[in-house]
Amino acid sequence: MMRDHRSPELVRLFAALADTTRLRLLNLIAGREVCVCYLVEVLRQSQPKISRHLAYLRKAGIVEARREGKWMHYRLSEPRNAEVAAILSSVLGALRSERPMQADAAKLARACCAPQRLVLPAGAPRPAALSATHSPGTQR
Amino acid sequence: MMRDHRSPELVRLFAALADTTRLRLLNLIAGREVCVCYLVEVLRQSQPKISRHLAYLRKAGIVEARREGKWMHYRLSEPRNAEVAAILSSVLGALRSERPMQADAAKLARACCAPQRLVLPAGAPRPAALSATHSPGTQR
DNA sequence: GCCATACATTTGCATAAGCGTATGTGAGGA
DNA sequence: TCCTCACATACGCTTATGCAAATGTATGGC
Repeated sequence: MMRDHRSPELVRLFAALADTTRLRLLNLIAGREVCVCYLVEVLRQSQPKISRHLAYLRKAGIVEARREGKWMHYRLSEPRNAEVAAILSSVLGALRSERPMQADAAKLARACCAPQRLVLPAGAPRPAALSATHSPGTQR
Repeated sequence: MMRDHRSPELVRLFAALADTTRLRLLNLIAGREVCVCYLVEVLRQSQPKISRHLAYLRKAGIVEARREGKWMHYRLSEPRNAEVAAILSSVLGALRSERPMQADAAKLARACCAPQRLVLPAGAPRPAALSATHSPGTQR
């Protein structure tokens, strides 16, 4: 993969999207800024696994991270051009239309309202809605 | 990849898109019905390589094939739902915006108008525009 | 029936991706 | 300064992917 020099950006993008864990992460991050500990808890996957997939998405330029003390917050990054923005918009729309993805989002919402019901670190910063960069409604 | 049971369709779709050769093939096939021999000649890749990538796209449900005598014609298949259609539409739009993809399309157009300038089998059926399923103009 | 043509598929190998486990790093508290 | 916490990365392994080369299959001409 990626031995050719044509379309390296799109190939990287689609390779980053070709994984269930990363799609679930994207669905959870879309429109919000989420702390890693929430992602680990909602997806019920090991922390290194989540961290590696987040690093993959970061290297593909799809998400960005921000450190705040001990916690790392992830959010969608600004697409480099209109074409990529259109693709990501339609992808996020497709994710939102899937039942399992809706279940993930609902679980994150519940964790947001009642964090004591999840196994989360004490004082973990809650996900916060983000200004409407990729918010729902752009596509579909 | 694809060990989980969530979003298997989208994961398959993006895996199929995460390859330069397949993106180039999609760009050439979009809106037309193209004979394999043209694809081999325009991309200047070995015939088995092209065939394998076409099979990959076919198994992912992105393209369909039709036999006509000795020749196989490939075209985009009807997307299974609106979400996938939106994704493919934005992807084809992104491909059209890339210089190398435009060069490929131009080469196919030239082959179409003057097939004798390419190394093509005698009597190879020319690419034919297709009814406007994925024709230009849906996205962008 | 026999051969040539146009594609498809199989085989063998090198490379890359994903996973769990273990370890490293940066920030805050005592 | 040392420890803990939240997260990142390195390591070893298994599996998947892409390639070239060889072989198989369906169609048409003679």
